[in-house]
Amino acid sequence: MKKSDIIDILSEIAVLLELKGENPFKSRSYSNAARILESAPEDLTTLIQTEKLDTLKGIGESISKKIHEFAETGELAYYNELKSSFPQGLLEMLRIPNLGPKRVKVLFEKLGVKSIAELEYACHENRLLTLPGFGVKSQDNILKGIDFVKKSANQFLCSVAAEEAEILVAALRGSDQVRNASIAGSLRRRKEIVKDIDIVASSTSPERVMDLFCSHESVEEILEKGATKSNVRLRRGISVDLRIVPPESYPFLLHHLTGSKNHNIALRARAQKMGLKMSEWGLFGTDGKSLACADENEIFAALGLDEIPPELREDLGEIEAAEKHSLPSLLTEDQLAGIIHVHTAHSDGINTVEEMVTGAVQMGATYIGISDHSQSALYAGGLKEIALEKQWKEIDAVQKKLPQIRIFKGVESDILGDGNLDYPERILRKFDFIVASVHSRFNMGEEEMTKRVITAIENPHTTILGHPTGRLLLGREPFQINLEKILAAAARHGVAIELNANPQRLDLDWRHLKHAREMGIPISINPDAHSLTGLADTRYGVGIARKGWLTAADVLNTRDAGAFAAFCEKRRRAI
DNA sequence: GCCGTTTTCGGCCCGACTGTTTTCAGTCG
Repeated sequence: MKKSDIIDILSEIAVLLELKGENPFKSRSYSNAARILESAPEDLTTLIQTEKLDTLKGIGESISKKIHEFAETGELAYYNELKSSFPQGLLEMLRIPNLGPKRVKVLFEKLGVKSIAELEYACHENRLLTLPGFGVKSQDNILKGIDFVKKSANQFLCSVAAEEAEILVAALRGSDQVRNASIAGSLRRRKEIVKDIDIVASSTSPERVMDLFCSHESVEEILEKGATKSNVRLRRGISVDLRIVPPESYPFLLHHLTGSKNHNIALRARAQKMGLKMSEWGLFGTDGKSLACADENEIFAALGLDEIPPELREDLGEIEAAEKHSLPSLLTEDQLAGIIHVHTAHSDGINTVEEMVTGAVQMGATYIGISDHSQSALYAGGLKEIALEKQWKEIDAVQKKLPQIRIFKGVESDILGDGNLDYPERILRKFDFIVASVHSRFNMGEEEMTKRVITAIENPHTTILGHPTGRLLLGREPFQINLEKILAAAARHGVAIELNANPQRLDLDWRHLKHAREMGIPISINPDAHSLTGLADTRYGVGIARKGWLTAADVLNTRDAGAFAAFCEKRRRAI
């Protein structure tokens, strides 16, 4: 049984309970349990066999029992029963903005509306107007919302959102009415996928700033506009919230809107126990006066905590660590020394070796690892032996011309169906390093795929396992693989695991990084660049690495060129 | 449904905005 299946079921139960009108805290328990399970590194079988499941905070007797039932039978009676009491379409209807469980319930019970299509029809017949709490505007907004759901999946890559958000923040900072402005929300927490953009600002004349913001050229539609909060939709379809408070409240607002929701809940509960009340306006004592805090650091200090970096604020152990002064010193972009996994025009890249190496020099790298595709990768112009020799000659010439950077000759070798690498032994030994990746036969079963990749890890020529799950965010599901076994094999054989920094991949997922780190597996943050601009994707990889609690010491390419070479050599001595 | 250095029962974060309302419910983050 797959852990992701029970995670989906628990999340869905949470929604169904809301629809049913159950105690909201009960619903929260289920979504919490799903989130906690998602962040646990072990697979379902291990969690149950080692009895670790019952030690997880937030999973109690009742939910634990349900997980056991699902693991043993592949079914969950409670879920089946709950699910069958509502038409499937109701869950879809919840994707419409500003339409929540309460109103969906009314629509279902009073009008018999069971799906988005039926809802649209009911709107056109003005049937919503007869319902209590609904009026002309609600009906219009629901129609607009349906249109929005139809047009977009309502999810965006962090790179797309970051691009838009940075433009807006720069515009705000450029105004003399604005004291502070920053990205907040899940984008600041460096989530790989975001639903919207949150921006916070401080000003003494918020109305003027709101006008400036709402009239920005990237704004397509104003959905909400108040004195301290506005919500707009951009031309690219992303929704943006802007909140503005006076300067003295700014750090509280920034913290509040950075979230996550669960982090805020936990922190406010902590404040409450200390006799304080926390909101976006301040941290208030019993006398109703706010404690002055100049920045987020002072807010955490007031709560007896070390400063928690935004990336860690998921209520996944960061508050406990901050209390015990054991937060990691997170990796920063300037700590990366080398850029590994770079494609050139020899295979499917668009820039020459020299152009890519020059780009790496300009980014301040002290070494670069060129790795074009291997011979079986026909779709990507993979290199046969003759083409390799041509490429090596060219690399030698570029190396002479640019002595300030060390160039490693590598390859991104396909992992063949049987787990072998894509060249004979005599060629494999000529590479400085090898990134081994799965690029074909994605639909293997979990057992076969796991075996295939472990075979590749066992190969002493493999330096780094590339994009370990093959997922494409918002595009393609990861292939079936037992990551726990893969990580164990990597740890056993001293193979590094890639954190592919391409914003469509960000693979290995951050939820597994903390575990990999604990197992002592070096993580290599690689741009997988196919063009000069792709080199800069490392920034997204660093964001995810930080989210996964990684420090410089956990990352392979923070080491200098000599240490990187030694790592590759040590691996090969296993032959 | 979960949890406990106030508690094994009774709590569970807090506020903005909208649309429908004459004071508030629903939704969102």
